[in-house]
Amino acid sequence: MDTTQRTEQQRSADRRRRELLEAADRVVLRDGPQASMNAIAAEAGITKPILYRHFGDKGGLYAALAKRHTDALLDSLRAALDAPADRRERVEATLDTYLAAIEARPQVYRFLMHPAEGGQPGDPGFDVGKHSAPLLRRMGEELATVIEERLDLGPGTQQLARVWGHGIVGMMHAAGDWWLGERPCSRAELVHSLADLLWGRLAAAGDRMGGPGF
Amino acid sequence: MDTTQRTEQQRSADRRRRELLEAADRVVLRDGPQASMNAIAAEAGITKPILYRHFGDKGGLYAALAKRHTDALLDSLRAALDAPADRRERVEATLDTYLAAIEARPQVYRFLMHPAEGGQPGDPGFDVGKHSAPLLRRMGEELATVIEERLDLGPGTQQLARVWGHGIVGMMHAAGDWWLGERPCSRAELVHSLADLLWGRLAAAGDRMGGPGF
DNA sequence: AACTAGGGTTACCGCAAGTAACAAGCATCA
DNA sequence: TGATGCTTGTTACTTGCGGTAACCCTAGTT
Repeated sequence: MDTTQRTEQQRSADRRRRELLEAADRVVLRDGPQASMNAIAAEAGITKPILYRHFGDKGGLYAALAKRHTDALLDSLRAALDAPADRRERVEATLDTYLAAIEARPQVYRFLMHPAEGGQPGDPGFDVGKHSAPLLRRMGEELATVIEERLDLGPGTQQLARVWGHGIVGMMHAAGDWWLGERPCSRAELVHSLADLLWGRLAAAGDRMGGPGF
Repeated sequence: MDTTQRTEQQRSADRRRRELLEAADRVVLRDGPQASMNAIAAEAGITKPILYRHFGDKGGLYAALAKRHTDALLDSLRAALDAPADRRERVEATLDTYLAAIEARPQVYRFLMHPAEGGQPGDPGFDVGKHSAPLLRRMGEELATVIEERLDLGPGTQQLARVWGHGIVGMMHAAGDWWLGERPCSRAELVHSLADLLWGRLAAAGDRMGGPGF
């Protein structure tokens, strides 16, 4: 049981794991989230049990796959969030980064957002919360910490920052999802409209004639 | 082929359909979205093929089920949106109505939001967009029309209203989902925080010391 | 040569979706 | 009266996927 040897094996396993993930990636990109384990195994040039040895179950594989993409996306979002510019410009850059990402690889996006269930047929109880897309949660928390770090919101900053983090991410996500489906306007227009919303233009807008305003 | 007779049969079929939906509802409420067709049929006191005769496939049943709840929720949201009060109060009432609904029946909420896929293994192509939760889309469109009707946003109102509709709904949804999982604060606090966000407090907030503001 | 470790495969189980094919109850029509 | 059809229901099957058990084979160690 030599240490270097053990490390060597570890490395080999890790490399294999990465290869498998890349194969899985190709299949998911082609077939969507409902890609079967058989298909993924075939793409990787092997058979099912190996996948199960590496990832435990389908959820494990999908989680690993999701983590890769999520990490990548979060990195680029962080970059946009940290750019040297004023607040509005940064917000717009962040929105644009996100939208560009989902625009570039819709299949990946769909896979990340709709991992399709997470409860076993055997498990009777299942708790609401863990689900939804983990990506959304992570982005929300990430944004929350950024807001909390950089904004002065008086007492209750922490709570407020978290609510806003998740809220803004949700806004971005839903608008992006809709936009991706209908393409009613350019990306830049969408970004601008959303930033306007965050900048309070909703509250500032005037009523239309007839009846009390919204 | 008498008309009245045909109507009679139609009515009978509709009643049966409603009964089946109610049974399905109970099962989904108990077992979550991964409830099996067998279980639903058993709950209704019948067997699978009848369900398939009425709803085509599982997707059909789920769509019918989702429509019921979605309609109900949309009705209460419309009521909140139409209440006689000023804009901020209405927004808060609407947020609160939504949150109260998901708080009261988390299982239903989860079912509506994560219908679990929509693509057949046979269909090779599948387009991003149709998916996501139809509920989100419907709420977004609904809110968009309300905004467009009541707010004067100058040229481009229509586009802006739709973006905002979907964006606000997404904000509400993501924040609600997170809140439901962690319960970090009271419903009222959440509502207030979200309304503050929409009222531009993000843009108005001061920077914290050190580095440029968010 | 004998033994063990990993990477690999075949062949299977269980279970859920979906589909014939068949069996009443009950009206209508010759 | 009986034959005809339509709706309602059933049993029994097929297919396909997630997941697993049992076995195989090659390489390196002693």
